[in-house]
Amino acid sequence: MASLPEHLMPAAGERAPLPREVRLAHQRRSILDSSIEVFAKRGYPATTIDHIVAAARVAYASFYEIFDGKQDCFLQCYEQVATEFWERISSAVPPDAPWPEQVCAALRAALEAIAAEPLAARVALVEVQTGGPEALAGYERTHDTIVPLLRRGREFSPAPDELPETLEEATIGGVAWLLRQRLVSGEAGEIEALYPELVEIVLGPYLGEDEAARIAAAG
Amino acid sequence: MASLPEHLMPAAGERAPLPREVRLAHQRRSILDSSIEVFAKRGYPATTIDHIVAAARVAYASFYEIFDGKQDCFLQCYEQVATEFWERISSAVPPDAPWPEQVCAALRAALEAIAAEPLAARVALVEVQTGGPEALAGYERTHDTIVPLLRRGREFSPAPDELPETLEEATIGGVAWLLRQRLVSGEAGEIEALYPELVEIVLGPYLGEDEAARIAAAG
Amino acid sequence: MASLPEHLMPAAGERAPLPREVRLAHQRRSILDSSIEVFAKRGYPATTIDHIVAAARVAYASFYEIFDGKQDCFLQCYEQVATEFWERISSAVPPDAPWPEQVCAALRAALEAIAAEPLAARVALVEVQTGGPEALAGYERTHDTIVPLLRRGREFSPAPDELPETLEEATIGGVAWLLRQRLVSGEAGEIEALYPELVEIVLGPYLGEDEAARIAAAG
Amino acid sequence: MASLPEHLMPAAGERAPLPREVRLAHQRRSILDSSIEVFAKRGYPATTIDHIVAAARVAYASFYEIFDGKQDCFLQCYEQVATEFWERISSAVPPDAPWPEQVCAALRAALEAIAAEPLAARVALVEVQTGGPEALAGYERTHDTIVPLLRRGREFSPAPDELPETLEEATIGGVAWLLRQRLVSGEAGEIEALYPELVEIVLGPYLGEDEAARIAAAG
DNA sequence: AATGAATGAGTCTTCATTCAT
DNA sequence: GATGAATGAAGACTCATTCAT
Repeated sequence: MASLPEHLMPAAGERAPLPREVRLAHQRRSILDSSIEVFAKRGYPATTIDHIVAAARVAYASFYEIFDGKQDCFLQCYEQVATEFWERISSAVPPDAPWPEQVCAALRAALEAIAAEPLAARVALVEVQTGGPEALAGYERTHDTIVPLLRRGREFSPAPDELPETLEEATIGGVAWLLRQRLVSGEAGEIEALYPELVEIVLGPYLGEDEAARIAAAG
Repeated sequence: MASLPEHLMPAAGERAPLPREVRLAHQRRSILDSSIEVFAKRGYPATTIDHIVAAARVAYASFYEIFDGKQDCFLQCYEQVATEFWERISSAVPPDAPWPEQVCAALRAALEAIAAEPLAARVALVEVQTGGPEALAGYERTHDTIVPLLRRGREFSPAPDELPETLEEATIGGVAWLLRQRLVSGEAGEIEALYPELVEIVLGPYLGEDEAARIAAAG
Repeated sequence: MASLPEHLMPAAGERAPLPREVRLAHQRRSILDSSIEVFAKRGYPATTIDHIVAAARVAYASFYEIFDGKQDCFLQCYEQVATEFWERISSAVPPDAPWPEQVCAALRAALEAIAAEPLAARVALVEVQTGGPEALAGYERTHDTIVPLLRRGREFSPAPDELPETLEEATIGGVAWLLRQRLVSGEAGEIEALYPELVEIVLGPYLGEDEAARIAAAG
Repeated sequence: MASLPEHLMPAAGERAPLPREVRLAHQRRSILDSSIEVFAKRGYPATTIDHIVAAARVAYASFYEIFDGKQDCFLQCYEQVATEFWERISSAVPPDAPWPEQVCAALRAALEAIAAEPLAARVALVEVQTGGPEALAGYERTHDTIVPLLRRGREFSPAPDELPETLEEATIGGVAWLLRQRLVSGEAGEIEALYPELVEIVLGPYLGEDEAARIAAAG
């Protein structure tokens, strides 16, 4: 058996990670990718382990070696999608830009991500509602992570104290609802058209409707 | 089949309603009332027909005579709760009052209704998410019914055209999310405290945050 | 429909027990009877619920309505067999006869019962060993019940204090082993021939081998 | 296949054993030792091949190269333990001593062996009951091996013909039961205290209770 | 017309065994 | 020769629905 050309061989000390770990991680990703699709297409309740292992082309035992069961698999799907989207959006936000610009960038990136991966988005926004209390808890954690980021907008408000305490929660809930609707009704393709709407909805309470509308139009 | 002796027959004008129809309607209500409680406490997926017929103290056949199955029963539960809440709220809204007052009255009535019947509210706001696509469709229809009522607020806005097209959808989604959270986390008792928040959130975009805050504080 | 002749009708106050209870009790017995046969023929580990419900001609749900699972069913089989044998043997023992005669009667009755129902005996003596720790605990309880009865023989011993403390345990274990052997090797038919042997083995330590042999021969 | 250079070849008479055989024999012992522990701790039914290969740190293929499956492995465990105990006991028995002394020595050695290796003892006395018919057959063969040794005690009986034919079987069954009980209830540590009891139980029928008690007390 | 017992298909999960690397 | 991943058959258990009484 021919060995690799020397410059492609792993450098000494860069020893290969334990193959078992690698395989499991690889397989895990592979099953998650299939599962996301299956969950998105069939819905969480209608999905069976059969569907998952068939789609992932793995044996039952392999599935249960990695996941505790359907629920666990779904939770990991959610975490995977949430993390992926989060990173995608984070890296699109210019860290030193003023807050309104950051919001715009984040919204645009989010819409692009959803349009690019509507199935994953469906898991994160639609099916997560049916994935049981734990999935819902994960979903809430995601909301909670966004609240303080949005709250920074209060600095721009002429009267921050007049803003309702739960404004950010409500805003996130409202935006999520709009996105969900579009995903459920299969209008994922047109979802990017929501961009100016969302900018106005998110910025409006802080900057005033006028300013928000101007920024939305500019974007 | 022998008819009843004449002196036992219902007097004319007092005519017996079609017994079958009456019985079914009566039983339907009874089962719905029990089911709402069961669905609220166990969650839609964990509820079985056994649970329902046991709680309603009816026979399986009676259940299937009235409902097509679990899903159908849940849909009718949702419709029942939605209608009841809707009527309760409608009757609390003074028809000739100015729109902002109507909104306040509606919100107050809604919060009261939720506090009074947290189980029913849970069906309408939480479990409906897990009741399958048809339940969700019903939920969306409810949203769609509220949209035009809210939209009337645009008359009060200094620049109605600057408001985003989907503002009302987002507002309803946001408010619904807030309510859901409180119901899920078992804070149903404190839900009426949300009143000023909700007034601000709903009226803010139309009347401006100042005016909204003033009205909220007044209520 | 003709009613029963009056003298056969249940007296008032002697109201029929709840039919549900009756049905379950009846079904339970029916399933137990089938299960005993299945367990005896296939052995506990090789028996599946399928085998049981097929043999009992009941549905899965009926089985699980009555039993918690295979283990529970087996335990109840054991209890049933043990009780039945116990009653059979008890009723064969003359309560006022001297102890050695009682032992003889009990042994004879036990052998007759085993010969009459070798399958049940197999459950009680053979399969119980493989039915898990709880089954074994039940088996031990049966042993413990017999110990004090046997211990009464010490009154007849010339030197009761010289007898080893665990003599009775050992005797019961030894007799059980002999019976098990015959059952396992399919010599259940010839099992009654063990009678004089067992009498000698049980009575020997208390009455002396001579006397024991004489009584055994007399029986 | 090239042979080794002459100076590396094993000297004549010192011939290298077939390497394959050696490896297999070695591995076999290693797996057996691990398995005995696993079977003892988990019980036969709850033990899986996974447990065995994990404990033995061998590959599945290696396991199946040596054993036909779980049952076969268990049988060989039993044989191994039985042989080991047998040899241990045999070597403790003075070949020229009178029979009662030999019995005492054997009993003492057996109890010591059990106390020293309670896990192995558990396989031989407890788990063997749940290892299927073949395991039980092996267990019976062990009993049958002991019977004639015990039978020699009849020479010491004043009336050998009065002793029941199956006395030895019953005695062995009784002693085995006592030992099993102590092992199952985790009293393996106190098992050596059974010594005088067992001496009396075994010798009593042949030498009379008096003499047996005296010998037991002397030991 | 009401009851609730019976059905049996479908799901999750486990494990002994094989086989590709 | 060794490894351990993949297979897939089989079992326990649940539950929506039907049907006999």
